[in-house]
Amino acid sequence: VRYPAEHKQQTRERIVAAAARRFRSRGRDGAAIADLMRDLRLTHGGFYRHFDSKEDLFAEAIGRAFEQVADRLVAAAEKAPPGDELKALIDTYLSAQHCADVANGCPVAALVSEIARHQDGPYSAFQQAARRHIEKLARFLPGATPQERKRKTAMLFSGMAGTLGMARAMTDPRRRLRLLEDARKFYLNAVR
Amino acid sequence: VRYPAEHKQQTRERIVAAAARRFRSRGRDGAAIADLMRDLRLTHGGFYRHFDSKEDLFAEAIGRAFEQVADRLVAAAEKAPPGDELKALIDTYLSAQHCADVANGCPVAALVSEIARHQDGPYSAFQQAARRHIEKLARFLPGATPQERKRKTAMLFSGMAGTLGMARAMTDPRRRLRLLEDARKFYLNAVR
DNA sequence: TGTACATCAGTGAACGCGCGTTCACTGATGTAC
DNA sequence: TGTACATCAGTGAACGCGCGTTCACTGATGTAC
Repeated sequence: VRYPAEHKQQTRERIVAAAARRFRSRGRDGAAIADLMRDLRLTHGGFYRHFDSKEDLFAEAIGRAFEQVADRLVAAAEKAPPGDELKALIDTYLSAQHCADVANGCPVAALVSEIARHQDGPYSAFQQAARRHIEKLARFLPGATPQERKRKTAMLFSGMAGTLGMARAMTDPRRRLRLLEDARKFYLNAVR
Repeated sequence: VRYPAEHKQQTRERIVAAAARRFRSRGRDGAAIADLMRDLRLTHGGFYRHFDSKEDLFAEAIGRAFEQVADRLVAAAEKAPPGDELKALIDTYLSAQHCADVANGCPVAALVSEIARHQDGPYSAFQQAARRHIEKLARFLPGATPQERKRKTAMLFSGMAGTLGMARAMTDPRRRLRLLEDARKFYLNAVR
């Protein structure tokens, strides 16, 4: 079968997008290549026409996840009334929706422990993606210099990721929601 | 072979202690029962005389990990000069040593994502362990009521766990140390 | 006191399954001539 | 213009490995008589 010119690129995109979701919801080990490909109506054998290994896909999928989340956060901040951008950022990140939707949520909250563990690989990919992510969001934070804003952003988002992860681990929904609510106040207060 | 009366209990303890370390450093899936038992000079078959499943051991190991960490943190706070307990708590948690020693460190930082994922199991175990953990540490936090102190403790420790996890995912050691340093200031400031 | 038997922590082979990766193959289209 | 051939995304069987779990067995000690 011969496919149209742009076809391969499109398939690759679809794989990355599906992987970005699947890895977040099931974890690096929990997400199987064959299942992923089946979702896209493809077979697992073809996977290796696009990626050298699962490892490579994982790295790329994390990058994609960061971008998606950053876009959503920036959009939320930009449509907030002037002066409330930071609050919008925090409220969106720590919303019940974000907490419930792991598959489309922050890759840090969903995958940090696994990334930290395999860090001795080609994982400066993660560090770079995280850095770009922070650069996109830093403009909504207070601070005299860009440097200061970025460092504050790193504090805010790594902290919120921890609390979000913790909320997700709670069995009791009320505990979960209270944790999120407390966190929205705590971080807004702490950061400005 | 017939073993002395307390023998079984002791073996069980050894398994839990080893598992608590192994799960934290390699993750739930990365830690194999056979390897764990081999470390204790035992064979994998005997494991099931002590636990019904890997799942059960995982739950118990997390509890153990929480206890160890809480003990260490409480000890650090108690030997601090009066008035500096909270600072000691934060500095210990966000120390370079804690960051480097995943195997003996905070189970939240090491395992949250995996726990959140398997939460639909017997995992109120995690919630309970986390709660006890917070109760042990709450007395070092400011706040008018125990309730308020506990909620603040949950904010502090879930946030710090996120930042610690993030630091561990950094490839560049300087970035890692700066993140920890920033965090020590940030949380001390935010929480008192 | 001596003997037969029960107990049960630990052994190690075996089972079964999931999964990453490989590989020979397919077949529609583009290209060379 | 027509024909032979190359290309290469995708197919699906197969390989190899790791690992959780099971199971028949061991053998020193405690217990029943």
